[in-house]
Amino acid sequence: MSSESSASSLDPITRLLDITGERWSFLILRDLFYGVRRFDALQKHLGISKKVLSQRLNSLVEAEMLIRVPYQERPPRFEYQLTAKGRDFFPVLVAMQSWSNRWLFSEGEQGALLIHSDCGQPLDTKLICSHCEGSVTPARIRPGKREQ
Amino acid sequence: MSSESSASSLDPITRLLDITGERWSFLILRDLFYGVRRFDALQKHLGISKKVLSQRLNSLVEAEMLIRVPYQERPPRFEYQLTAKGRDFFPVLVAMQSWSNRWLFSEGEQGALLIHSDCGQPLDTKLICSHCEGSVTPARIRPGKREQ
DNA sequence: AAAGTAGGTTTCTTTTTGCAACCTGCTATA
DNA sequence: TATAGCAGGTTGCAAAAAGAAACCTACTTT
Repeated sequence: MSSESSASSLDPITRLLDITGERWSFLILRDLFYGVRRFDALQKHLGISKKVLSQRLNSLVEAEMLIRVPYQERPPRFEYQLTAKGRDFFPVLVAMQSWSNRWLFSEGEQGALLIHSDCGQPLDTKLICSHCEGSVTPARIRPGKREQ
Repeated sequence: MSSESSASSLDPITRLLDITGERWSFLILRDLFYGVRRFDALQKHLGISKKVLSQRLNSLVEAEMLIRVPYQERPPRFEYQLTAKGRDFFPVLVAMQSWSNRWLFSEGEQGALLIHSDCGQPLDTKLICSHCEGSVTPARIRPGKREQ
């Protein structure tokens, strides 16, 4: 149904949202990072309807974020694994989680679920330029217009 | 309408998506970072219906991501500005854009709209731990369970 | 033979969208 | 003074998407 994933828009964020733009897609990807890989487990953990879960998984597979892999043959059973493309989505989810922990939780409540193993601290992140390692803030960014 | 924004879920990403989980919210925030601030301009630039734009702006204002500020008095006209909370959302959008540029555009097509002023390169980012500055990848993260 | 399990699909009802038309307060024009 | 125009919305209605629940399939266990 959802029409061939239009490579139409030239805006990167629009194009991303064509793939993961539905709320559930983010949560499915998050669960996969947490290690939840099976249909049944995802459905129970997320509280999503089977229909929508099925649709989202299929579209994520179509988008090559996930692959459907058999984990046993008799009876045939499958799990969903992240592809390289899917794994590289991790920073987006982490950036979301960092922002959320900073702004949406009161002290004493912190929903910090992740620990950075290198330093043992609850995960809080910042973004740096992969070319110069400098910090990336709105003020240090300018549009790189095409022609219009 | 949309029921009091439940501070219900303990999961940070769920909580974030309660605020910005609708596709349009991301695009509105992106446009605000690009400097598009007025109802009319947003509506035309995004191609969104006025009703939905109005709903999304109101909920973003309610969530304190935006404030509605008069820019002239006669006739009364308003624009939407990012709050500190809203501006801090920037890394999420940038992480999205970086991922999209890496995976969703072919060579020769690159939709890179942003330049990092410090080094003059098209924006590509990576995430580091704000405590130890080490890189953050799924393998270096472990769950920091609460009790359950 | 009956029940259970994983992984879905189908059907139906309720919510959300998106489009178009309308409203308001004010300004500029004829 | 009337008329049109513009920014910033709201209202009403039809179409699309989501959610709940029942059903299906292929095996396994009791």
